[in-house]
This record gives sequence, C-alpha cells and structure tokens, in this order.
Amino acid sequence: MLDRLGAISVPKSSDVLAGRLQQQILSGLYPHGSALPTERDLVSTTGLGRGSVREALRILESQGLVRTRAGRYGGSVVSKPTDALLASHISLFAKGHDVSLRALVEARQALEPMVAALAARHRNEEDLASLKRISMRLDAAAIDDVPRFLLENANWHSALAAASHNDLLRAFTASISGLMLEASGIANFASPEVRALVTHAHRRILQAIEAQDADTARQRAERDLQAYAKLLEAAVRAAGRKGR
Amino acid sequence: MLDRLGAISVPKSSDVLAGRLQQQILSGLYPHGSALPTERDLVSTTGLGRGSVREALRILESQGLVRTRAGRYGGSVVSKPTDALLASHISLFAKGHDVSLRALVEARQALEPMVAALAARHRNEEDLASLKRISMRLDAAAIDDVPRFLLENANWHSALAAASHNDLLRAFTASISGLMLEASGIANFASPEVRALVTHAHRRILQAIEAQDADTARQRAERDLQAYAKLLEAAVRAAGRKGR
DNA sequence: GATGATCTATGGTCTGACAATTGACATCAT
DNA sequence: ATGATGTCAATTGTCAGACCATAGATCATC
Repeated sequence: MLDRLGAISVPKSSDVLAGRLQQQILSGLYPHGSALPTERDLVSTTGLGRGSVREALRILESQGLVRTRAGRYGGSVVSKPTDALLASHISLFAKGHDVSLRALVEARQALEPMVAALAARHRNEEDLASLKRISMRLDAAAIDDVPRFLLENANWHSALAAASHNDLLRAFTASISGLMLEASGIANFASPEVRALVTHAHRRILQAIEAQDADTARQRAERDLQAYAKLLEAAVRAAGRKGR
Repeated sequence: MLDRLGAISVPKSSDVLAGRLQQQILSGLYPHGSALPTERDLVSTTGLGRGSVREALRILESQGLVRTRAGRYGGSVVSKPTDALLASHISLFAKGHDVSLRALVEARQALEPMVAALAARHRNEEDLASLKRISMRLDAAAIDDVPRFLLENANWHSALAAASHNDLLRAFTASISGLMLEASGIANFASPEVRALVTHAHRRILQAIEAQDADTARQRAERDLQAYAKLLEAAVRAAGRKGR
C-alpha cells in the first residue's frame, strides 16, 4: 500500500491556542464583555508557558476579539472588532497592494449609490441631524480651508454610511474615505471647482435622504460620482503632463 | 497657570515596537521580501526583552506584514497581506457585529454591478477561461449537488472579482462570498428554482464580459441581484412563518 | 463621609536556558 | 561525478522563574 503524505506542518502553540480561543469566543462560550481566564490560569490549563499564552492573546488582541487591561480585576475581556481596526487592516492591505487612487474611486462608485439608497430608506432623525451638521461645516470649509474641507468630506461620507445602518457597508466606506483622505492630501486635487461640485452634490443627496427617496438618492450619488471620477481623471492626466 | 492634562496612557513596549516596525515597513525601509533583523538583533538594538520583541512580531504577523520561519537562515520576512487574511478580518468583524444575511446581500448588490462592469472592461483571456471553467462546474453541480453548487458559486463570484483587476473590490467580494457561503449552508435557500436563476444569470453576465460590454454586464448584474434579493426575502419570510 | 495608605491579584517585562527547526556544508558510498 | 547521509550552526520556539507596574478594593485615619 502506498501512503500519500502531504506536507506536514507543525503549528506554533501560540497559534493553536489563539485559534481555539477564537473558536470558543465565536461559539458564544465567551460572550461579548465576558472575561477570559487569566494568563496564569491559561498556563495551568493548557500546560503551555506563559510566553506562548501571551503571544496567543496578542494575536486575539490584534484581531480585535479581546482587550486586555493590567492590574487587579484586569485581564482579557471579549470585545467586538471596531470599525477603526477593520479600517486599519483594509488600509494595510491597500498599501501593500499599491491600490491606486483610481481603484479607490471605483470602490466608492460601487458602494456609495447603494449606501445613499439605504440611508434614504433607513435614516433616523439623529442620522439626518449629523449629516446636516457636517454639511454645514463642509460648506464653510469649502471657501478657503482645503485641509478642513477634505477632512469634513471624509466625515460626510462616513456619516452617510452610518445612516445606511449596514455595518459592513459602513466599515468599508469609512475605510475608503480614510484612504482617499490620505491620498488627496498628496494628490492636491481639491480645486475650487471640485469643492463646489462636491458641496453641491452632497446637498442634493442630502435632500433626497431627508425626503427618504431612495431611488433619487441612488441616482444622484451615481451621477455625482461619475462627474467626480471624470474630473479626477482629467486632473491626473494634467498632472502627468506637468510631471514631464 | 492651569495645566490641562488629558489622560496619559503608557503603551506596551511590544505595541511601540510593532508600530515602529510597521512604519518602517510602510516607508519602504524594509521592502517586500526583505528580512527584518533577527529577534536577538532587535533585542540588542531596542533594549527590550525577547518576549516583548516576539509579541511585536506576532502582531505584525497577524497584520500580514511579515512571515516568520524557524531555523537557520530563517527569521521574519516582509510580505503583503493576503486576500485570505483580509477576508478573515472582515469575517470576524461581520460575525462580531451580527451582520445579517440581508446586509450581506446589500453589500453584494453594491459591489457586483461595478465589479461586472470592470471585469468586462479589464478582463484578459485567462480571466475569461477561468470564469468559463467555473461556470461549467457550476452548471453541472446545479442539477443535484447543492453543497458543490454553493461552493462553485462562491468561486464564480471570486473569479469575477479577480477579472475586475481591482484588488480592493476583489478582496471585498471574496470576503462576502465566503460569508454568504457559510450563511447559505445554514439558510438552506438553494432550491432548484434559485439554482436555475443563478446559473442563467451567470451565463448572461459572462456573455457580456466576453463581449467586453461593460454597461450590459453592469445592468445584468443589477437586475439579477435584485431578483435574487427578492427571492431571498420571500424565502426568509416563508422560513419565518414555518418557524412559528 | 471624605481622604489617603495599603493590600493583592493581575498583566508587563526581563533573564536565562534548552529544544526544535532548517538550510548549508562536509562526508561517504557507489 | 553523484547521490545519499551525516554534521553543523544560526535562528525561532518554548519554558521556567523572578520581579516590576498597575489598578481596583479595602481599610485606617481624620
């Protein structure tokens, strides 16, 4: 008989422990907010050394599954991964793969029409107030404060995504807004014309959302993003010519 | 004079080291594929203990920025975060936030039309061959092999996203496909009618992509997903009634 | 009752040691 | 020559033990 053996890999003990704890957390054995055993308890129950246990906890921590505090009554507490953590992972992925500004715009073009439609459908008064507040700040900054304008613009897109009440779309959108905020600081693309286009577009979308008109919100987001993408493409071409 | 002091937090040495190494990697000081200093070198240059250094490396590892191997000529090598790693983080986020199947479908509805349009525009012969191969397997499995059908369906969506040649959209789409594959195993939604709808829809989209007709591809993806969403909603309502 | 000192279980860190791994190199048999 | 085998050395993997830092509870004091 011929035994076919694949490659055999010996996993690290910290990886094994991290995987088992992750599974137990996801299975509901350790619900959100509950405390994991202390490091020393884990040492005695698993038979591993404290270093390995701590490495496993560090893995869970960077997955956002636990938060650890020192001191008496401290320890590792189960928690939900935050938007910011997911955004940082998405950001690392994007930077590692040299995702272009164009690809970011494509992603935003994909997400934002649906986000706008959902926001129109599901927004509550608080969402609306938040969007209006940010819109006012955005309009004010559009006149002459470009860095502030870019920041408030990112906030606006994040607030719109929050109003959609879809956690996944919200996290995706917030990540892309952060990445575009970084990129636009470099690209220096926010001319007065672009700023006028953006504030006008946001106002129109906000009206549709206030009226809870999902189809109009979607269409306006689509059209405005298409105009934005064309302007951006032209600016990139111009910068390319100037760069020679 | 009144000094206003905010909260002062003392960061962990492993976090500080992980942050500095991350910065150095992103700055290009350690390009992709290059080796980080060995653990003991880091110990001597930083003055930290080896445990802290190892915890920092474990953080970078779970961010996908390095891969570590044991043995002589081993060590930590700079690498790019993989799709699978980002997908796992997105999956943890989604599970932690109890993202509903409905929210997943909304995300797919947002992404897929753009993905289809980009795939039609940017696909090469290899992408096309891959999609055709998966389509054949999908059609075969649609007759009676439901688990295989669901798996090949997830593969189809991932292949479509790969053909878009947008790394971010590809990673998002692959993550959502994985999550829906898990969820559909539970929801048991893939009736023969649904399977027929899906295979037909995929065939039509594939035709548009082969013809490199971006607008048609987008429209077909939009319409088909809308039909799919309605079927799903009806199934969920039916399951809700049965559940009583 | 407020204030401050003290207690103590917990994570944070360092040191030292040894085991396991693994690629390069030397050796040997053919 | 060449292929198999053994040896070596640098590196990560792991453990044990000690001590420090933190922070909430508790107690003592006024």
